[in-house]
Amino acid sequence: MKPMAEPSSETTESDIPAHRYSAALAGAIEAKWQRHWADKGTFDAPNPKGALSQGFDRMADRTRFFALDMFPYPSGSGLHVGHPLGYIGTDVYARFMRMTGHNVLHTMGYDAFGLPAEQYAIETGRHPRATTDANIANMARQLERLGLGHDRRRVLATTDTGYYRWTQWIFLQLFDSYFDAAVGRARPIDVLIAELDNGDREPDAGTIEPGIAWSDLDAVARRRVIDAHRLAFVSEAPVNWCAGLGTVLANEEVNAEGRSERGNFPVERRPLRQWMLRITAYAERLLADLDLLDWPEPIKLMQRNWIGRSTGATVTFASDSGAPDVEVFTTRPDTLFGATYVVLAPEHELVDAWTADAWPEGTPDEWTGGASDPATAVDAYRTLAARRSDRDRQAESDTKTGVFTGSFAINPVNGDPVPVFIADYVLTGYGTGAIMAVPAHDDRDFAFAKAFGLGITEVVHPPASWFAEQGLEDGAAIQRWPGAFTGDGVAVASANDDISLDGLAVPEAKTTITAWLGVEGVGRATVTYKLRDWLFSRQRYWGEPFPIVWDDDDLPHPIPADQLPVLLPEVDDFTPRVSEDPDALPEPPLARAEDWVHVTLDLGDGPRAYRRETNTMPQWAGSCWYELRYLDPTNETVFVDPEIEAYWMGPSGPGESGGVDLYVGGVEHAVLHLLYARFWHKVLFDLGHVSSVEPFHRLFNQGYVQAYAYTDDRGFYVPASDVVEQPDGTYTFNGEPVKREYGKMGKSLKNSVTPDEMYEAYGADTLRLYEMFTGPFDQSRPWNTRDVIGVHRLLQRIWRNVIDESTGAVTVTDDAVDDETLRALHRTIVAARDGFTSLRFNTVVARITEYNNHLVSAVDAGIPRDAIEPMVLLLAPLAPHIAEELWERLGHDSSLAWEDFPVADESLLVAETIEIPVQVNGKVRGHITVAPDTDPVALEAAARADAKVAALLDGVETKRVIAVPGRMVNFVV
RNA sequence: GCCGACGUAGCCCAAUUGGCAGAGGCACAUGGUUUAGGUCCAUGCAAGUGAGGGUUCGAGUCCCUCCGUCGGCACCA
Repeated sequence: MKPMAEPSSETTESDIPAHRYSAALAGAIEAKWQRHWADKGTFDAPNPKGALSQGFDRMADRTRFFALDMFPYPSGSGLHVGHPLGYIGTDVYARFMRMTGHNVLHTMGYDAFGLPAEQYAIETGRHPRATTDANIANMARQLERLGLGHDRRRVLATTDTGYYRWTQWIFLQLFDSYFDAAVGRARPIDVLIAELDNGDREPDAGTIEPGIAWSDLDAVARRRVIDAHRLAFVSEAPVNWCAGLGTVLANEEVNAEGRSERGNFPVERRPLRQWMLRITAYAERLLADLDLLDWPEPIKLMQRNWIGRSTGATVTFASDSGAPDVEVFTTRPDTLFGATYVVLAPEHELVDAWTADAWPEGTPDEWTGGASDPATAVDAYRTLAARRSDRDRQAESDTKTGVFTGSFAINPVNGDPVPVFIADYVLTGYGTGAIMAVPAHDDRDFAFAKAFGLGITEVVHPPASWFAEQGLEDGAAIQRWPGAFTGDGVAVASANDDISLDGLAVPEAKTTITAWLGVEGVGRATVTYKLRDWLFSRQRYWGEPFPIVWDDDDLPHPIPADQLPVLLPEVDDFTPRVSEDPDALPEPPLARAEDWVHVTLDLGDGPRAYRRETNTMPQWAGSCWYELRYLDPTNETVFVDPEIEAYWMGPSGPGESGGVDLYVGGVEHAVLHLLYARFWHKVLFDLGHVSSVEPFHRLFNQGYVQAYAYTDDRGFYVPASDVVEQPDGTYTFNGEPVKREYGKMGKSLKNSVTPDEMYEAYGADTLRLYEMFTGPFDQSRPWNTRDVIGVHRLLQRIWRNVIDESTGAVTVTDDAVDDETLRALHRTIVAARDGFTSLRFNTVVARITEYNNHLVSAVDAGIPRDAIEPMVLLLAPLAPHIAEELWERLGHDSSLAWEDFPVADESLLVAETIEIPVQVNGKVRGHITVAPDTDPVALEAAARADAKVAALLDGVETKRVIAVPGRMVNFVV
């Protein structure tokens, strides 16, 4: 390839040297090399086999490296300069890894299903696919202009039929398997059926009516039992139903006021039949395997909190009037003697059974909700609770509400009858949906007991310090406690004829009472999780259709794998059905595609009529496995060839998780995406489809680019680019003072800066370098357009060290490199390797700048080739276009992307002499110049020989001398 | 309320992981180049590390308390 044509210098700016590294020149260089990389497939990563395997034999001595970015949603507004920060960092690292002997896989995709495209379609009538494809094209253009070293053969979008075919296939894997608790992993559903038929096992509790045997069931009933075991199953679940939008919303689409983010319509809780994925079965493994991962601790902590494992006991409370036993979950079984009432969630299945016919004698008025009988009170309360969203409940969490059922339960440790309430501070989805209330030792129970005048019994005695903090004298009576005591103390008043906890500390009391409950058959140790099953249905158009049809018995059937994908049908109207009837069920847009919904299929027992499932999958589905498809994107037979998966993601050794070598993205996906993807991956692992236990071995959270925004005196945002800073530190817009705030970059804040503006003004290499330079990769930093010029100047100076600005001639010499420069170079190589390896790219830029400044000041005419070529290689991962151009002009005929990264010569890193400080009592009092390896004895002698130090030490006793070779000497006097 | 991260020149950030607080950039100042301008060149300028206490010969770094900024969770029994 020849050097590119130089830009014309016949402009009015005739005095600017024709070959200066300007935005125009940068743009021409960048276009040239982007074309070169694309034409040559420079960043194609060879697979060990299959369609993308050409060139793999040359990778024999290389280690695989899989770098992954959290792929973007292709939004209509395009990118601002904050978006690519992570992509640039990953690219820099990937390029560095390629230059250090790795076979690097790095590509990009688009998470392209989702609500915005659908909403836009509703507003404009344009098909979501049209807008999505246009948005992807625009975003691809913006990203390509950055010079990211992606393997373009692997680029995909979740909306590609060739992709969502496999998303549907994975759903069917979930549908066709169950979690075998005995072995702790998923197995094919056929195994379960065989075991049930053979009588080798019983159906799981809750999947079959108590007292009914498998062998008693007919075929349809058996199918229902089987279906209840599947990892993908249908369940009646309360959802955020938004009548105004005609759809169910995800929690994050509901604002704090319980209204929809889009449209501001009211949202209410409503039970709906929904597809669920049994992620809760994996709670323990999702928790335990975090230990295998190289992830930031805060992210692991957030996942642990989200999974929310807690240990405690299930305790059985019998009724005093014949209602079925109710089980409660508690983490404090040690306080059982202090349980003075029981609360069921309003949705608890036993509420009706526990609701008495009439109020018992002496029921306080405030327990009845003003109703004449318990059934009326309970019904009214349940209706009220059902309408309240979770957010409503939380917002009023300090005011406890509830009603008495009219029934009493028997406390199993002391036989006391305790009143049974329903209250929405008890949640149906956690534990057993029922609690024993110990107001003395639980804040929520305390508040409820105070509101309803219930008994409060002290069973853990607080330490004196607690009483002091409450402003009470030691041992004050419980009636005067301002709140519950939830800390560690000694059990009191906790004995019956059989067992006594009195005098035991909390942990011992827990184990003692739990053991006793087990012996008595009224309780057992239990582990519960906050994690809920994953609600997987959306009443939307722009998502993956479920590969499921329903038969006349209302049983779901999978579409055979060879008939996938189930394509989205064309519909005329994406508008949700808005119903006046508050109890109307939602109608998904797909339900209106009548021809599509009603099909005749042969699923193995001859052609039959079926109805298609009309919900679609949530946006999370496509991002649960895209890293796997990158590996083998063209495979039509399997979602990823096992050998290819093992090559790129397989564990590196025993006890290793395997998975992506570096996954870069924002903390906002700390929980949901990362948890869902881990779950899918583990299912695929259990079923033998992948060799890695975890999808993402190393996770790195890049910081955000933030920006200042300014508001005028009316509170309106003004364009940030036109705000002027005044000498006194205040800011003005059109001469009027404005207020500065700091936060995200975005259109509505009028502080967006686009990559396109930066390409225009400086070029892509400058933008890349600036984003990498402004701070450590994992730290957020403000955008300051004003500062960009600094790194642009750096590139200009580097350019000028190789190229004559006026003639364009290469000016390097073949002279030997002087010793000082050589040492500086090798120190820079060490620093660059270290900075790249640790993802502290800002320090690499600083050290390259330092070295280049040295070259500028140390050399008058022509810099030795051997001083400049290694620096071009150091720069290459950060600013690849200018580096390639300089590399070529320096006489190399192939891309430096595959060159070896420079290695420092150790012998040049050791200085002949160093200057170290001499301290007296920790204060620097002088300096001595010594050889780096001078031993402590010689160091002390040299220090004492220093005139200033000697003067300070004269006549005083030195108590101690600390001499650290290569560091410092300290005299303690 | 609970959990977590972060506070170093006017601004963005370094600091061999407990060893001389300053590498790099912006801004600023002076000079040069230029008819002029600055996306040009050169030289120069700056804080004692949010506050207080502790450990240590020695603390930006480790520990405690407080303050501030940002993020996550929030009736999970």
